[in-house]
This record gives sequence, structure tokens and C-alpha cells, in this order.
Amino acid sequence: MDTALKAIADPKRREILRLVWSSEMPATDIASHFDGVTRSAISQHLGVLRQANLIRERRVGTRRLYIANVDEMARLRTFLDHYWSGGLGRLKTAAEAAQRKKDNEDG
Amino acid sequence: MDTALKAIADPKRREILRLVWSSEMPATDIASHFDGVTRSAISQHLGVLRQANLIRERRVGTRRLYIANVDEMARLRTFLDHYWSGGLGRLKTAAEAAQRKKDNEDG
DNA sequence: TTCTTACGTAAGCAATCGCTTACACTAAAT
DNA sequence: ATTTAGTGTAAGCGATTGCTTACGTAAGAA
Repeated sequence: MDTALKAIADPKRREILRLVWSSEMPATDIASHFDGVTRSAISQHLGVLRQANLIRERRVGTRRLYIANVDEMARLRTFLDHYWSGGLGRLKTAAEAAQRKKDNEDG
Repeated sequence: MDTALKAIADPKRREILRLVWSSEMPATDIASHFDGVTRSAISQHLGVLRQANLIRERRVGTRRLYIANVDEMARLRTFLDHYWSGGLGRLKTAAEAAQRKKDNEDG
């Protein structure tokens, strides 16, 4: 999950994901969407997204078609949603920390 | 916005944010919540969160009390929500570019 | 004043990142 | 069989990251 979060923390990778969100796209087409960056750099970004399980790869002929893994995207989104709202439900932890602090001071 | 996203991509920083989500906490208490990491490391994490505008600092006496900046958290959440739903169509590209421009200006 | 507490910061280090150039490979076309 | 198109990968480099130790500093206590 950390891997996925770090992956989408990069603007180029978010743009790549957007490109392959709803339809497959070969690596060259993806790379040609970016100016001032080599195809190799984009290929490595694809590797990062692949390792984070955020995209899937399908080989057809000499091409490799990429498409977003919407399931993993959904998992990431759910994780973050739980995180946002989880802060409210985690008051217990803060209370425990306060108690620990109090104990330390008392001791 | 990228800065904030990178900031929450780290599990320790997410935990810190969670600790100060709804109530202030002095730096030492935050640091004591983590085992096997020095107070200095946590201080630097606090610096990252501070630079991402995800926490606010208030000095009282010799202490520095930290609390999450819920407005910025909400902005980040909204940004991601737009991102998730924005991938469905290319029609949103202009709006997203405008958002990015705004984010850059804000950063 | 002289501690002591609570904290940031500088310095340094190994690891990782994002990028480029150069090369390797595979499938198709010739 | 040779060439070409499409793509990953190795090597290397400067920048950044996360961490530790060591030091600096502001505010209260003694």
C-alpha cells in the first residue's frame, strides 16, 4: 500500500495512470505524451506502477499495452478514505498516549 | 499538492498526522510514540509535514504543540477524489490542468 | 547566573530516485 | 537472413530521503 501511495505521489505517474485509466495504450504512445523526457524514463515509471500493481500489461506482437488496474486503485482509494475518517475513530490512541505521558510524568 | 502527497506516502508521517488529528500534542510526546527512532528523526518528519502545510505549530513556553491542518487535509482529499473520478474522461483535462496550475501557485 | 527541559538544526552517510545514454531482446516485415 | 519497430534494462550520475550523532537555542527552574 505504501508502494502504491508513493507511486501516485509522482505527477508523471499520475498522468500515466490517467492515460491508461479506461483504455489500453502502448508504451510508445504513453511516452510520446510527455515532452522533454525520454522513453526510457517513462518505461521506468511504468515499472514502478507495475510493481505497485496499479497497472496491468498485455503483450500483443511487439507492443505492450498497459491499462490501469482499477481494483488496486479502488483499494488505494478505500485505504485513504478509511484514513481520512479514521482520524476521528482513533481518539482512543491519542487518549492512550496522553495516559502514557501522564504515567511517565507521575513515575 | 505533490509535497502533501509525498508527505502522506510515508507511514510514520501518516501515524504522526493521526496522532495530532483532533488534538494538539507536543513534539516529545509524538516522538515517544515511536520506538527505535530518535526524536531528531521525528522532528524532521514534523518539518516535512509542516512544509506540506499539513500541520500547524503553536509555541507555548518551551513546548511546541502540533495539530493537523484539517483544511489542507480536506484539500488533499478533494484533489484525490477529483483524480479518481477525473480519469474517466479526457474532457476533464482542462479542468485538471487548471487545478494543477492553482496547486502550483499555492505551493 | 547556572542548570535543565524541550526542541530545532547541521553534518554526514547509506539508500533510493528520476533521469539519460547505451545496449539487448523480441516479433514482425523485407 | 537481415532489418526495423517496440520496448525493457544496465550503468552511471546528481539529487533527495531517512536516519543518526552532535550541537545550538529559547524558556523556565534553581
